[in-house]
Amino acid sequence: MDGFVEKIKAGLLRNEVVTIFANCSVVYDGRAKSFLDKGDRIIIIKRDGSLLVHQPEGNMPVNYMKPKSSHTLKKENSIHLLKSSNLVEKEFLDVFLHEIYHVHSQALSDFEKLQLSGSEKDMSDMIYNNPGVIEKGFKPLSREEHTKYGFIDVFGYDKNNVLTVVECKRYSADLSAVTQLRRYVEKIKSSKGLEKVRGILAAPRISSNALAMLHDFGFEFRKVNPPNYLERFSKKQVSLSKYQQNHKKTYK
Amino acid sequence: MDGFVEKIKAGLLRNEVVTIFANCSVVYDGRAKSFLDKGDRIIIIKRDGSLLVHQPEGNMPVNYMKPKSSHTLKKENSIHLLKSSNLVEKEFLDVFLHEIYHVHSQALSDFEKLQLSGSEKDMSDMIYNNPGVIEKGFKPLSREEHTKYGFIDVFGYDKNNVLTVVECKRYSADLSAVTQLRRYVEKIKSSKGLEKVRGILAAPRISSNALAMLHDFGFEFRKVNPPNYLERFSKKQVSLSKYQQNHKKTYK
DNA sequence: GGGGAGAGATGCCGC
DNA sequence: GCGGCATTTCTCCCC
Repeated sequence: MDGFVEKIKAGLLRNEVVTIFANCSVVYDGRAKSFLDKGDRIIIIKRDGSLLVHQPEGNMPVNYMKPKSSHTLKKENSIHLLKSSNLVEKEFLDVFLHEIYHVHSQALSDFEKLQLSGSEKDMSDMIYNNPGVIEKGFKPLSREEHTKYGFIDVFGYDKNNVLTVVECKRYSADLSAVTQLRRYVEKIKSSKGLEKVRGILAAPRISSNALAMLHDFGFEFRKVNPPNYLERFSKKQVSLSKYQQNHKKTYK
Repeated sequence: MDGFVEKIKAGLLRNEVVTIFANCSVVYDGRAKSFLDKGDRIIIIKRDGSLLVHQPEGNMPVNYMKPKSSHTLKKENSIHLLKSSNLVEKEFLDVFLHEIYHVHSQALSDFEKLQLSGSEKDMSDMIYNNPGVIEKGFKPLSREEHTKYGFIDVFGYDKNNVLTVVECKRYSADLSAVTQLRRYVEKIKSSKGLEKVRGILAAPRISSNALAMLHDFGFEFRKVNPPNYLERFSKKQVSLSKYQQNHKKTYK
């Protein structure tokens, strides 16, 4: 037990990444408060000060501290206590280490960033390049003008030169997507003093309630899929090197 | 290397929690696509099938697979490849293990659930019990009636018997909180055929734009803090056992 | 640092 | 399963 504790202390001192398998209980106090009773968990402390407590099941950490937290180990009433605090964020976490099963600490070297495709941004880019997916004769305005009016995904003129706001959702559009579109349309109407501005919601699908509300406001829905969505199912899987090649071409 | 691979395989077979320190690259294909070039990372595979890839810095996993994924190890072109797939979600992740530094696998036992206080639910509960924080003479309706009209946090009658909708936010209220409140007020108005329904946004603070829009719609803001918020700063820190006692009283 | 909006959001609860 | 919504949301970008 004490050997493990020394190993953790040494890892923290050397600013390595530390993983701990332990039976512990956890108290958190910050934006909210929480308590987690005794159980076996994995604790990860990263070199930027972030800390994660993971239960043996579940995607998300059960408790965590943000980067730039500091961590100290002390013994309190014969219990080893890992105290974590972030004074800037006013957040505190105490891990009571009732039993330590395993500790590994190591310096890790990683300079890579994730390259991702298929986001909503890619979707609005696709619409700019293929305005026909919205409707025939739709002419998007340039990106520079677009930014003047705020965070609107795509906007432009329809074939009758009516100003049109397009809001994209990469997944199913919901009520809040409709009210978001409504906000943009009202903003454009008042800022440009226009009577008629069209609102279009572009998404692969829309909930029935959202569709009803959309129609109430006189807006329209366009079924549009985000680009590269589940491409694996539409063509043969590429090898790693090919994937890298393709990807770097896309993300130069 | 091969010894580590056998250790991973054995851990997966025994349905333990497996942690791997390795130099790897990662390809993801599912709702979106991603690629992460070579670097040192920690990989965690949990017994429910969830998988996390953590870089040495940052709060969030750089790649992940949801619970109920399955994982296999194979050798492809002399590279050890951890293949992870979730056929139901149509998601796929490949981890190319270029070098393995450390593997630990262990059965973990944890039956506890996080007990949390200070959520928005606690905030609306607090308002139900202390309606005076909204205003003098505010009378919340019973929880049963409330559910009939959907997901409204709190609603009731003001001292003049005008129906009032209260939307709570545990942190700073933004534009979408205002449009959410607007949606509820309009819903109640039309479903009950009422001319006047009041809308109140209760939060510790509100952004300036949100406040402007709130006033445009004739709604009001009430500064309300979520209960127990940063209680550590208002009273002496309690011991672990005391914390448990207090907490179990609250969350029996 | 605040504000606004997306996220491979996730997770919870309801129907 | 979908729908609606909170989250110790987190993260990014822009002002």
